[in-house]
Amino acid sequence: MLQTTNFHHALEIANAVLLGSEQSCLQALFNKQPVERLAAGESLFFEGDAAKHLFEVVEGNLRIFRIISDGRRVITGFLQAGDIVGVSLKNHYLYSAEAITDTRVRRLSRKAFEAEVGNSPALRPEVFARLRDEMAAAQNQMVLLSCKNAEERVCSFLLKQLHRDPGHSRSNAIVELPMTRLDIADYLGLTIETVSRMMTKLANKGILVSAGRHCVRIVKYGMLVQLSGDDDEYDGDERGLLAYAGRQRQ
Amino acid sequence: MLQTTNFHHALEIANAVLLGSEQSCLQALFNKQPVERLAAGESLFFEGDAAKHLFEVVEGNLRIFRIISDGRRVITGFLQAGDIVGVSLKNHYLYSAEAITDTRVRRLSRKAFEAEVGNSPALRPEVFARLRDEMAAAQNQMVLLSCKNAEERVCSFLLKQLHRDPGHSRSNAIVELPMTRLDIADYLGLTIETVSRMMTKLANKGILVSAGRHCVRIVKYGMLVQLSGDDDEYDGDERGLLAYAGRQRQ
DNA sequence: CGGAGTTTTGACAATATTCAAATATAGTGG
DNA sequence: CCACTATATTTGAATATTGTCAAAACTCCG
Repeated sequence: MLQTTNFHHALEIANAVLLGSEQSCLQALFNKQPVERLAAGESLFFEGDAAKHLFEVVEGNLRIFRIISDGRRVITGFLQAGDIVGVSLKNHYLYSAEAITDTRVRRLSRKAFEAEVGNSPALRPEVFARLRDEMAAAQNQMVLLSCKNAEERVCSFLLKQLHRDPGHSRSNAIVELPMTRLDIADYLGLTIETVSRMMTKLANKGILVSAGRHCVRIVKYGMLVQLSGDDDEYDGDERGLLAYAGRQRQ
Repeated sequence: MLQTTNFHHALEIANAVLLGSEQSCLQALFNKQPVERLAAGESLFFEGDAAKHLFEVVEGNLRIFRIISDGRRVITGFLQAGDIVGVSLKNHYLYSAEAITDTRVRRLSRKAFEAEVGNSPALRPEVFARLRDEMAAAQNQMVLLSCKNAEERVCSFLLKQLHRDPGHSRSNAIVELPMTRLDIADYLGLTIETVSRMMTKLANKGILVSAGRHCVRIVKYGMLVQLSGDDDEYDGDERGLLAYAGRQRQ
């Protein structure tokens, strides 16, 4: 049996984003805020705008990205329900956020947020923990971009997406991919053609079965883990010497 | 004319590290701590160790890195005098730190640090600001690793090193490189051969003059900026709405 | 001066990109 | 419901960039 619980913890952390599947204190701050809607393709905010608000994603998916001088786009993360975005920002947003699917969010002013955190010391550890998780996620992405080849990147991505789904299990390994191949490519530092070829390759190896553009079924989970190059990845806190013991390869 | 001042600010922020050239409140916490010495090559702490301390670098240089499953090393940042490391960490260090040159550091227990920050609200904004800067630096590194080619990476690196030197100026553009070519390669996601070739190429173009293994003189600063691909980079706070009008990627 | 370790250079191979075309999918209006 | 269009994805062939392996040149220290 795989130590999926710990492994999972490391992977599920969204990049440049604060996650929380279970209702957290932080999320409670958003509860009374009205829900706003964004149609697919609409922007929540732009890189460089004054960062006046934080947002909680209630439903839907967003991409977080930067555009560099020559027009290339770098996606630094994806958001989904439960994620909070904006805690780590400077006075201006470091990136743009755009809805991938129809999305609902709640908005909290930065000022209100900072006041609440200032008042309630209980909130502070949570804020710090989320910042730390964000930082850990950024480090993982740097490792991916520094050393992994195309196949490893795509496998890592699929695992990350799988583990983000709270209802996932090894037997029911359906991965939803609301984003386009171009989004995936821009996230992994590859071209869409390379992403597509790797998906085909994984399908040919019998590791996954495609179920339409935005859905994939993982058939050989263990193989996927092996190919991701994160074999002996650990979660950064829970690990003692555990974790290696139970890890099997297929 | 390029907006080098702002550009500078974005670049000088060390990755995964807290910087501060002028004496800060945070740094004051370390003032009464005794100085410890590390010889070149010695480790300050290891990835996975219980993160019991924060450190201020008094003098010298360190590399911050992770080793991944197949033995490859990823350097996520370099430290120099004035940097503080440990604020953003979880309970266990996310990476190892190793002295590049002979180094002196001051140590502060995590517990003491957290107590001080808890007591003194004035310290908190500084801690947050440093975390935000760290995050911004991580984002910049992701952009570099996602989209930049070998030449752009090396140029970006040289500029970053140049701007880290408090005494730098455009006319006196001497860049110290205390780290080895392998360190640079592992930081930029390249091989030492590629780094070396790019340095040679830049020297042939008359952009820089090599002055021994660990020192380079920048002759054509503007060219270097152009080649870095960070042309219209901005500092993350000062910029207005420039740049995005016609951006749309297909 | 010698020698270990580092860096540079060269030749070749591997991997991912580019460009082009074919195919699949989703959305729209009849 | 179907055909049609626009868009997204896949596939193929050629190219480019970077990596690998091997050897030469250079530096730094003792």
